[in-house]
Formats: sequence, C-alpha cells, structure tokens
Amino acid sequence: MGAFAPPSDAALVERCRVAGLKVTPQRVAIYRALVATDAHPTPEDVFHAVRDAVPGLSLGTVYKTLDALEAAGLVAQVALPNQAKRYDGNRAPHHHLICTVCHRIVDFTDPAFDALAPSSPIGGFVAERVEVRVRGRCGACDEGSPEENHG
Amino acid sequence: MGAFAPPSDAALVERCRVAGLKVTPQRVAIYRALVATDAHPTPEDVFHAVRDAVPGLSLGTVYKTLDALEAAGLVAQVALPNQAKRYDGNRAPHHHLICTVCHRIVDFTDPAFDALAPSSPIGGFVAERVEVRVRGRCGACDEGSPEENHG
DNA sequence: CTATCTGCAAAAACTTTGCTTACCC
DNA sequence: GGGTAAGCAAAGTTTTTGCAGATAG
Repeated sequence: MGAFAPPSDAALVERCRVAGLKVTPQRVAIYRALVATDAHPTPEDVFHAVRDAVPGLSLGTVYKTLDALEAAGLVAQVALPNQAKRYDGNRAPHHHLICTVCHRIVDFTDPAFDALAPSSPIGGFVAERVEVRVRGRCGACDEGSPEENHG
Repeated sequence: MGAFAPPSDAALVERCRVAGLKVTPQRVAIYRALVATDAHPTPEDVFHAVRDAVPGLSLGTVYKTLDALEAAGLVAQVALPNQAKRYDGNRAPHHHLICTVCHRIVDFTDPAFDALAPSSPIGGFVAERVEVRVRGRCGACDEGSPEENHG
C-alpha cells in the first residue's frame, strides 16, 4: 500500500481548507516543500527551495506561511540550541536523532517509544505529545571526519 | 543524605577550575543563579536575577558566561520554539515537561525513561544522551484559567 | 465583495563581536 | 606579567510588523 507515498497537492490543499487557510500558490508550494523533505529546513532553506517555483516569493511570506501552518497544526517546529528555527512537515508521530557535530536531524520511529508516558502524573501535568530526542553523532560524523560534515 | 542539597559555591568554583575557566565574581554568581533555580531562565532572566548581587553586571557578560558554561558542559540549553534561549543548570539526567500554555518547563525523572535507546541503531547513529520532552498542560493551566497563567 | 494573503521595507528582538580596561592565576 | 574576562557599545542575525495592492472564496 502507499504507506510511504507523499501526499498529493490535492491532499495538502484539502488540509489547508479544513484548517480554514486560504489556498494560494505560495502557501501550497511552501507546504509541499516542507512535506517533501526530511531535512527539517529553516525558513531560509524553504525560501530557497521554493523560490524558483514561485517567482517573486518573499522571505516574509515564508515566515508568515510557516507560522500559519504551524498554528493550524499542519507542521511543527523543532527548536535546537544556537540555530535558526527549523520546521518539520512530518505529521506522523516520530522522534529525532540530532547529530551534535553536523546538526542533522533524523526522524525515527520506535515501537518502544510510542507508548511513553510518565509513570506518575507530575503536578497535575496532562500530557499531550511525547518527543524523544536522541543526541549523538550521525553515521557520517562518527566514522568519517570528526569535523563538521555538513548541516 | 544530602542528595537534594544545592551545591556550595565552593563546589561551583571547583567545577569552573576543572573546566579551565577562571573564577570571577560574575561567573560564580551567574552559575549559582542557574543552579539554584528550576525555572530554565533566559539570559535576560539570569541578568535580572544576578544584577543586584553583582552591581555593574552587563547583559553581554551574561551571554558570554552562559556560553562558556555551556561549552564547558556545566550547564545546558533547552531550546523551545518561538522563545529566547533558555538555560538549565541541572546536571543530573532528567527530562522535561513543557506546558504548551504558559511555557513553563518542569524537570522530571522517570526510571522507565532512563534506559531509553533506539531498539535498532539507525544509520550508524551513535547515541550519547536522550531527552524526553512531554508536551501538555501544567496543573495550573489545566484546571485554572485556560488562558496564559505565566511563563 | 470581503477577509486574507502577498511583497516590500522598516523595525524589533535577540545575540554576537570588537575593543579597552581590569583582574585572576 | 600574561592571558582571560568584564563592560560597553556597535554590529549582525533572525524574526516580526505595518501597510497597500492583489486574490481566494
């Protein structure tokens, strides 16, 4: 089955509609770019990726659009120390491997992690989502050069 | 045993020495302020907390000092979306509850979480540390006002 | 038609940097 | 003394905001 098929533009458009967001070429292009990559790009990254397909696109629009998509729950932000905002278009529950050398963020899923919840309710805290962040060195940074490989 | 006793200034000074950091009044005051709180403050927060004890302290020094302490591994950063840097002086392994309403960060530990590791090595990734982030609503924000309670 | 959205540019927020003086070791 | 660190202020980055014209529904 198409469990790994990327969502069609129609699907993205539909999600915008459901969220009450107007469907514009800029918005769809930005949304699609984010869903199509697993690189957790910054707004700048998205801007550059979409610029060609949408002439005249402005960086400000990218910021506003990512904000809107995030507020609508269609994409998420992955905040890392000492870095610009990074976005994640992957809606499925998943976790992150974060390379401390090249700052790559790799999605992963793990059956054992999916049911995680604190064993006791802490101070009335009501959990909604759990994200596990594993920090370490990615394959490239571990074997290859101990230096920066790339982001 | 004094498992929950805050570290003495002498202990903090010693850690600085071991890390090769010169010991200055500013540095110790900033370090102590961070270790003494569980509020995960921003550099601004730290600045205000320490300002009275260290007249003439500058915000720039707070930034530089927090950088130095982080580089030395004595404190950590907790990056959250749409917020200024936040620091964590808690060196013990622990995880975070993050309130989506008031943005409070609460430390917690959980035996079940401490041994976490991906069940299969992903792409040669070598894990070093694991942080679990539980997002939801803190006690105050869940019962009380559904609005902002406070940061 | 009307509310939203875009592009542009200015402004704000946050953080880093450069340099001189002061201080720890 | 020599090398770090502090203070100050300027500069740099990143992100937000305001507004006029364009556009989706």
